[in-house]
Amino acid sequence: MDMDTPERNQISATLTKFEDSPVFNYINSLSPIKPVKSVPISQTFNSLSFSSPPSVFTSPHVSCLKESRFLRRHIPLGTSKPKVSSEDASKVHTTSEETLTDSTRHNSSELQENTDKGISVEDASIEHIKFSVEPQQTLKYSSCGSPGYDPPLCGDEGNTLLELPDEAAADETDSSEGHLQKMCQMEPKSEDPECYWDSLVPDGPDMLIFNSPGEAEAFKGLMHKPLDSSIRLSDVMSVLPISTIHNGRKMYFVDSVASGSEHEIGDHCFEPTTTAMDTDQTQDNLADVVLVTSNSNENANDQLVSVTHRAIRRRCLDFEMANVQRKNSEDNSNAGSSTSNEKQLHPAKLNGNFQRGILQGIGLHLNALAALKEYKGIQIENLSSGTLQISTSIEHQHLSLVPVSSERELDSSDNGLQPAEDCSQPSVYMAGEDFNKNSSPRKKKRKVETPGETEGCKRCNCKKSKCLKLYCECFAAGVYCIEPCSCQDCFNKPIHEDTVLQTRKQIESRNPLAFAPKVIRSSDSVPEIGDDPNKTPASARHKRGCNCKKSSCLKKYCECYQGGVGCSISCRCEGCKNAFGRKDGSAPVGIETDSEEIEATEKGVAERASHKTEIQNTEDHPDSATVSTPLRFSRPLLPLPFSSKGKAPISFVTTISGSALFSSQKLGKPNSLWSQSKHFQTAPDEEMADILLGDTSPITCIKTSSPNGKRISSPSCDLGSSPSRRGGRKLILQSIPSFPSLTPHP
DNA sequence: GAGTTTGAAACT
DNA sequence: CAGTTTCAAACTC
Repeated sequence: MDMDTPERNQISATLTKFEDSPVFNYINSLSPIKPVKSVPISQTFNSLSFSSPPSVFTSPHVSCLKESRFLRRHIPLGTSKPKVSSEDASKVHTTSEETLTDSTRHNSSELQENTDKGISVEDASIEHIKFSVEPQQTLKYSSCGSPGYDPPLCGDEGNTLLELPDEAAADETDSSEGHLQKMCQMEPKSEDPECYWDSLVPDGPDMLIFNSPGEAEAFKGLMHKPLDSSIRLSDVMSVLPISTIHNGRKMYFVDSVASGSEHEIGDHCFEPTTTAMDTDQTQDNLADVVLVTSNSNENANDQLVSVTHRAIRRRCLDFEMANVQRKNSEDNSNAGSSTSNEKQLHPAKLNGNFQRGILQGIGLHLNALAALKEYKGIQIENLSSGTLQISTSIEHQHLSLVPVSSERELDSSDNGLQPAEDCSQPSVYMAGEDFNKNSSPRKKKRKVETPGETEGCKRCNCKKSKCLKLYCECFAAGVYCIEPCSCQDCFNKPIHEDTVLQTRKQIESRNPLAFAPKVIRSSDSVPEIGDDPNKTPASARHKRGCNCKKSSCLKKYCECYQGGVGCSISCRCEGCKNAFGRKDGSAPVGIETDSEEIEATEKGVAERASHKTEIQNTEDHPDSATVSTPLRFSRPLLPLPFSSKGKAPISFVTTISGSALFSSQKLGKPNSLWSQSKHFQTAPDEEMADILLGDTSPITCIKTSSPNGKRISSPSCDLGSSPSRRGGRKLILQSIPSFPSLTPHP
């Protein structure tokens, strides 16, 4: 996919300029932040979003420039503050995870895969740091995401990252969380990323740059020191860059950390790393880096490499290892690989597994989402509303997630797609099960959890459609049928991937939005519950409207009702009594005066109301577990928490969808199986467009989700980019996730 | 669990 | 585009 976005290019260009500029060093420090700031959205970020913005900035392609920046930075920094201890490394990994995740998100998908798969570190001694992205991210997000914080600040990942080092220097003892919070707080203080950098740079650069071997050693010593996560991060950041230089591969870590724009750096670095599989490549990468970083000194680079190389490298390795370990822990098979050289690991695992995962297919997008959730953790779920932040965060996580996918690939043998329908969170996880199976313990946990949760999930019962038509909920949701399904002659299985894809293409050719969510829901929708429970948010409507004749739109036969949305003008229903909103605009049931209606709906009203509240809560309150579940994405129709299946009402979170897309991209271009994003963007459904446009209510989700147009533009978030437009973004996001386009195979 | 109802999806 | 058929979920008993 095209990760590159115009924004990126701009950023890269700016970066290059900076490099050239006399203020070169200064710029270097600033540059990372700048990209972030450049993104207007960053400010808009609510508590949660920060990670995404950076990712946006960091485009894989851009990475080259960024790398150069980093190198320069590091070089000038010369002073090394070896703070990170081995223990710290682990901690760092947590903090680093965030950075990594961000950096990885974009291009790093491969890297992540590698890491996830358990890329072996060159240094056998390398400590394995677990990538527990979730916790850290959650911390960051939570802290930043907290309402109290200025969204903008939080939004700037780069800033946060930068800040971290400073604080770390200030308080090593402080807990990582504390640092995060502090950072969040601090960010608000200094709006200018540059300022942060300035403050940070000194520490970071010092830390990072090890001009002399002695410094490197010193660094090692630091490594041993117990540092706070925050500190560690900073250290790591600094370290990583160096290591990357040496290894070539590790560059990305540094970049991501150092530069606010994780993506750019990350991309670059990652590519090398992934490609780095071969030593030659790595060297080339290194050379490139050197060139980029500082025209002046390859030697300097070499020195840095040689000096810092050891310590730094370990850090980098640690990160990778951490990922690897995770995988390994889960999958013993990988253990060997972990020890093996990176080269070996990358190529084989990445290519084989990754592709494989992609191939697996349809379910991938779902799985990816699930994985994202897992990584991002609860936050995402909480975010449910689908604010950009979340989405972005998800994307960022995506990188991390990618590994998950890879994991899945590793394990994968099975898989199937789980019914997207299940939209309920559990279902989401289930979707991720494939990934999860192989994935880290967390994933497993969730998976384990999901089953019970997912039970509510739908399982198709197709008998004649072979699960290759939209009649099949699983198929419609873009997921493979799984055991729970009672379908007969099912072709919606990984084994028949080709058939599934072809069929999907066919259907998509007929109706590009066939796999798009049927219900478009905007988080901004008017507060149904609080303000007027009876009203359904105008923003949330069924894509095409229902055509109910006998159900009065009071039963799940009605897709509008099923989706927890009111009927709209587009509906051709008769005798509409939709509790969520009538076609004619009359007040929902509660308002209804008609005794009959009341009677009929009476039963469901209470539930509906509760459902609505739930829905709103989910949307409005990210915290709600139900909020953003992959399932939702997958499933066009949002299952309301209705009695029958107990499906949670589906509120599509743009973020999710975006994430899904993103994940799919990362997972593999290959995976284009679901190249929905293109479809949506290129051929948005008229109805959808209308709906979106129609939404008067501002889409909070979108806003939040896409703090910055840039972000959106970010490669990972191509979808998101469009989102900048109110209507467009929501649609895009939602649509994307829900229906992975089969077309993919580009 | 079987049978009925319902409306979307698919087909003509 | 409209009408009909097919289909599987939703619902009822």
